[in-house]
Amino acid sequence: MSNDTYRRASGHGHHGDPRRPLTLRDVSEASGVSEMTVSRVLRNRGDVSAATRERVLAAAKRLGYVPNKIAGALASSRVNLVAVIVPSLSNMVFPEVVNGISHVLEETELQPVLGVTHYTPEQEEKVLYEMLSWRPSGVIIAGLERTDSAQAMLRNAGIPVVEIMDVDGEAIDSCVGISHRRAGRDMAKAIIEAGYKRIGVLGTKMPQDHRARKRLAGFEETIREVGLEIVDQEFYDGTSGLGKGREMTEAMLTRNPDLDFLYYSNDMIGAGGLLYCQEMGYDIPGKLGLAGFNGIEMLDGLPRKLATIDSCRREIGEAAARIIAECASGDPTAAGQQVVLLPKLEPGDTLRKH
Amino acid sequence: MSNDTYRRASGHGHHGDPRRPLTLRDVSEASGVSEMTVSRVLRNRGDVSAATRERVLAAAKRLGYVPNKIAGALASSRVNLVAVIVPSLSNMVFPEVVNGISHVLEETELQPVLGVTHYTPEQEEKVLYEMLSWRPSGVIIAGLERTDSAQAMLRNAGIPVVEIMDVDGEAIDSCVGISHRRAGRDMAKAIIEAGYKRIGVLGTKMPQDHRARKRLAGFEETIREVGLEIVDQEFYDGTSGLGKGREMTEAMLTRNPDLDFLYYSNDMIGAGGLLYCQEMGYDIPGKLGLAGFNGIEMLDGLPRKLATIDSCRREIGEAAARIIAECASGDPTAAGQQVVLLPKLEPGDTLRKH
DNA sequence: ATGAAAGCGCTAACAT
DNA sequence: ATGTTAGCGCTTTCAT
Repeated sequence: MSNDTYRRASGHGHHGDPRRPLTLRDVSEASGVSEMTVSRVLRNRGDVSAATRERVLAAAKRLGYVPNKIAGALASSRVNLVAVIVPSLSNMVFPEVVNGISHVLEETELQPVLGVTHYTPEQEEKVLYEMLSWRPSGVIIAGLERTDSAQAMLRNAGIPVVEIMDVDGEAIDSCVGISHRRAGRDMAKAIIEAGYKRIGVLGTKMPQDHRARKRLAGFEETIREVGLEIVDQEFYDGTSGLGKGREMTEAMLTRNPDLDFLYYSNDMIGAGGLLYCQEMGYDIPGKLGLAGFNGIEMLDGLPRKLATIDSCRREIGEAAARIIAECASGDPTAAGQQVVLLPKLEPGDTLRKH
Repeated sequence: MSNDTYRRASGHGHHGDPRRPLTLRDVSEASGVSEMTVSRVLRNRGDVSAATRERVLAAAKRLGYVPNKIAGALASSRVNLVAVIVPSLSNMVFPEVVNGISHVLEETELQPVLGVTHYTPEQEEKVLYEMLSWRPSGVIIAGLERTDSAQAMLRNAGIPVVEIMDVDGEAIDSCVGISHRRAGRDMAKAIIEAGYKRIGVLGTKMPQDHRARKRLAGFEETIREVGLEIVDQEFYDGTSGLGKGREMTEAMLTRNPDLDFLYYSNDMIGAGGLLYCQEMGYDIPGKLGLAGFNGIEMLDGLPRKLATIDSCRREIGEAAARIIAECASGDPTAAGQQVVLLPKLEPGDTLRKH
């Protein structure tokens, strides 16, 4: 802890008396009704007379009773939790997915529980194990690539699994996402059609970011088909920020002053590159084109709108949550869906019309 | 769902055979050892011979056994979950707090569980109730303002509670954060010292964003002390983005062309404003100064560095998690701490030196 | 070093 | 409409 810190003396030293948490029995005694009836009232199950219901609710409220879901879940073997496993919260993409999920699940009894893997298979395996041990009603997990062990856990869990973001590969159960390979191809096509020829690529170094890798593969494949190739590449570690985009762009344009297009692996570094190029007086999109990926709404408002492809983050979250919710509500046709979203390319102002 | 979508036929229709999940008993039978011993092996508790341990581990692995924490938690009344309750994931601030928390808890047995309140007291109450019903080992919750009922729940939960982000008010138990009132005052002082006189304020409309409100209160109070006042204000709904910052800035500068300082409630809209002002050819920071709040690292790389105050998000998360971890490890002195972080003002390039 | 028995707090299933 | 009984799958405690 920095020395820019001080601690006030402890206020009163205790937090809540060390008395045991209240149980159904306490409410039962306080209301003069059997535990079973109390349980029914609290869950709105079965027939309970209005009078009893009132008494029970009053007692529960007065005591400040909070049910113990652990006991409830064990007894009923029903857990209203949905495990949501994502690689990171540090960029804009996964929070939006999570928002989509929350939004849909809020209409149901289900509750999302978040796990973060930091893009490492080991951490993913650990988080998955941890979450499955709480016997959730479903799993929503980013990506299709994982360790055999993680794969086995998901298969054996006996619950609906939705793999999200990516559809280029084999899903265990359900799958919702876009084809990143195709996103790469689409952007390449647009760039080629616009007549750009000397293309540089700027992206993440993370070997575990399979979606970025697939986009790049699709991109490269497509420009090769027309006899072009990637003139230069630049990769980075760490979090994407405007500064990173600037630095990388400067480095690349210094090495290769004759590039006429820069393809970024995400909008954030693309935005940094755009700001840099504008300051340096590049003619955009005339002499130099730029494109990113994701369609980050927050960045609408740059001097020029960056060409990008929307990654449909919120929709993916919503569709995935809907599948889990359908499965949980007993719909047998809900499992095993493969939902492929087709994202739109947004040319913005950094990709010239041909 | 949009029609930009298609569904592939279901792959195989089932997800994991409908066989019941494995129990300790299964491992016990498979390894020829009592359930009790299996339990001991799996938890590394008590003395077990190396030979038995091997056999048990082998059997557990072969079967793909995943322990049932629900049963375990009920039996032991120990739950390794920490409830983390934040208003939103849509801006950059809370994800960073969550990262700080995760980072610290990863060194322990504890696991964060996230709840989102969308800045509404009702949702906060609901999420809190839901999470407390899982009997977590602690609660980390943003802000100091909440309904009486939520307050009561926290007091009665009998677990450590850390209220984060804000220290201007009474904490229930522990508290980690910065004084937003003071952040407002500090920025006001800097602006005054730099000689700016005609100040406009741009911020969020959310009445539930108590921290923004407190910053503004501190700010206004301070400029009044020197006989100045806020010349104009502009508020917005919805998510902060560059575009919002631009629009608001344009509106305000059109209404009040003679403003010489714009104080934004966060860096994102501040960045949008900065981009707008630069395009319009304002002399920054000479004739017009700008400042935001948060110290969002991702935005380093703007044409000019925006003046801001770091909100110590990651540090807050880390300190809060440390308190919970200490309490959980039985340290009786850990509870009731009040940790006040003192954030630094970063003048950047949008606040002139006097 | 290993096992047997008794519950954790609730709910399903069956009374009444 | 309400009560009774028997577990849910583990861990605690006490034997051996």
